[in-house]
Amino acid sequence: MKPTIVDIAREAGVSIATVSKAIHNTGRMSEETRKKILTIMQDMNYRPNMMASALKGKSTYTVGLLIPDLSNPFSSEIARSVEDRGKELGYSVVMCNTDYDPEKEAWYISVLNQKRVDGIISASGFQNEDMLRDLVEQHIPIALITRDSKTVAVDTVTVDDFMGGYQATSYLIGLGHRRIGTIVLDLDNGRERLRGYKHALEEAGLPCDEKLILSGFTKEDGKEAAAKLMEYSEPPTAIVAGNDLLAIGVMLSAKERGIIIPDQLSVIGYDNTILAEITTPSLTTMNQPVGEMGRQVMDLLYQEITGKKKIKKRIVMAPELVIRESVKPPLS
Amino acid sequence: MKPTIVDIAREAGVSIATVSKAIHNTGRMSEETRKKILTIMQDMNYRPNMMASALKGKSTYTVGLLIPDLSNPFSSEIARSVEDRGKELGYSVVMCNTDYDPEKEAWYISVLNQKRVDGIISASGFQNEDMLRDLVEQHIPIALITRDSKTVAVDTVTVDDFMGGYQATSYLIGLGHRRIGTIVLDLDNGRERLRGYKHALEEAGLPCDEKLILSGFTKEDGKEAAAKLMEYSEPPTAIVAGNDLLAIGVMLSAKERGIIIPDQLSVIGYDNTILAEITTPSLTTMNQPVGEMGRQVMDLLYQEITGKKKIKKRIVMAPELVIRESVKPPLS
DNA sequence: TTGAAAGCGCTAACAA
DNA sequence: TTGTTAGCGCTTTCAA
Repeated sequence: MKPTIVDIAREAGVSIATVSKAIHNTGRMSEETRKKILTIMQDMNYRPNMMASALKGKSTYTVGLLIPDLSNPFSSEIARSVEDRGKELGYSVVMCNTDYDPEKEAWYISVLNQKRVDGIISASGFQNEDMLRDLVEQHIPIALITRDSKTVAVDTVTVDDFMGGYQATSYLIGLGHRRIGTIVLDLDNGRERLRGYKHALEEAGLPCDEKLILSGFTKEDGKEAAAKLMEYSEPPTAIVAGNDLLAIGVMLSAKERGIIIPDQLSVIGYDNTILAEITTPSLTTMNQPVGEMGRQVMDLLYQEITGKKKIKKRIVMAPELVIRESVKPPLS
Repeated sequence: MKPTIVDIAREAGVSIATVSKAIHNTGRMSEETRKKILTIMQDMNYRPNMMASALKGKSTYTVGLLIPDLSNPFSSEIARSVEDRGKELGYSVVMCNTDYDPEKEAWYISVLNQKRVDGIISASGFQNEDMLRDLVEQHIPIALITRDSKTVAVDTVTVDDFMGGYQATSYLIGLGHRRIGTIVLDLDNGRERLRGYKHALEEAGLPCDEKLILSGFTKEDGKEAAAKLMEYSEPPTAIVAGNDLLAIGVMLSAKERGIIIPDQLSVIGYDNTILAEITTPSLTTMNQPVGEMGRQVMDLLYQEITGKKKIKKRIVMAPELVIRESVKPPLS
């Protein structure tokens, strides 16, 4: 059996209270006693049982991370950065793939609750805002990344999606594109980016053709959408995709039709995942500073957990256009 | 404060023992009492504190997953599949990015230990086999995926790396390639695949030129290695890479030199990650059945945890060649 | 400087 | 059918 504090105390010939103090380096005791206890702990390979200390009101030093789908590169980069910062702060992170399914969300929340995690980070938002509200009302520390809530005050780290959509679109406009299609994500983020897209068109005095606005999520969606767009009598000369996978779908579809990217069609992705650098041509895309975001969201949660901060904070980061090879001015 | 079992008991006018029985649906009591208790639990939004029950010797229903780097697509697919099966069996999974760093490994093991997880799955092996041995000796349920141990008996789920290296290489030989380079992973897996590679050459009566054997891990490594290989007076006509990222590095390097893949150079990757389908040309690669492997390893661990199985098991799966566009017969 | 003891929320053996 | 009670391993207050 694993040694307990009692075993250590017995072995050291002291009381468990003294051992506890030695573990946490608190209280005062003779150097001698402390050393002796520490040595014995070492020898017996003693690890304090966190369950027990958590029971006494201490933290569990564990947080939950709700994420749409870990096998998606953007998600997994977020997970990685959150975990990295968590580790630095001494927290373990439990991963939870929600697939945007409200039932899974509810299940995970309930489990995390039973495990008395110190806090929760969600990268998948809450399909059901009531759940978020409950959590906040129960004073469970929570922070969102890449997502926001319209109705609940909560810590968030997001990227300015409006600006992202705007920048991507006006970059194309600046290059001379006049007919620009877009494939939007069916999420709040997507809607904001769409607003940015529309704003850029408007600002340039360009009409907004609703037929050029499609939606989707996966590579296949991208293929389908591109196919549709390219069959129009007046096809777009450029497409702004809601994520890199969609953009790749567009590229694949173009290839099938013998349309050359970027000469005959320009494409911009979103997220700057690892995928963007390995396509041919490589993908111009909007970067979200994932590493920094993960770090920040964990920090926010940490402050919330340790009670260092009472006011909810929203951190908004700027997206950044990463220029590669998939965009060119249109054929005049 | 969160309600405890005492609150429920008081509210229901029964003892905590009765509540406990109601929670676990054990023992016998009148339907009436049970219903009443359940309703009250519902109303007060009561969630049993897992810390407390774990302290009483119950499981924590949590396992740790040691993984090299979650931002690597192959890793994250493993993580996803393990988590999926874990969820089905009622387990949460704590993620731990080791980066193959023995210190991180040790740190995570210690933390997981303190948190009294029910078991550990490692996809990153153990740089330090002693640590594995300790774990096994302490009867901590553990299972490895994609890794194996020469000296410790432990549950494992692996893919036959020898066969993978052999298949990839003999596929190329069958197509007429005579000079085949390889970039091996600097891991046990890599060494096994290298053996397979050599065996295929030998079987075909081809010489094995040590100069054609390089090693690496990242896209950049792949680029460098390819550059080196292609500068030989007698460059290889095909390259077997240790993973998809290396293969992509090779493709990039070839592109820079104006070498056309697959016409002038064939490339085979390994892992069949999402990357393989989006390169141009798409990548022929060895598939590892990640989804099935994750499921199996979680099942093995589960059996170990629940004591349903005493004997250690190794499950070896067959890799599978996925033919895409990056391979062609050599120019005569 | 050290220790005794209460109690965190729960389970399970035993008693009523 | 229901309740009493002794811990699980630990922290912390108070006393010695």
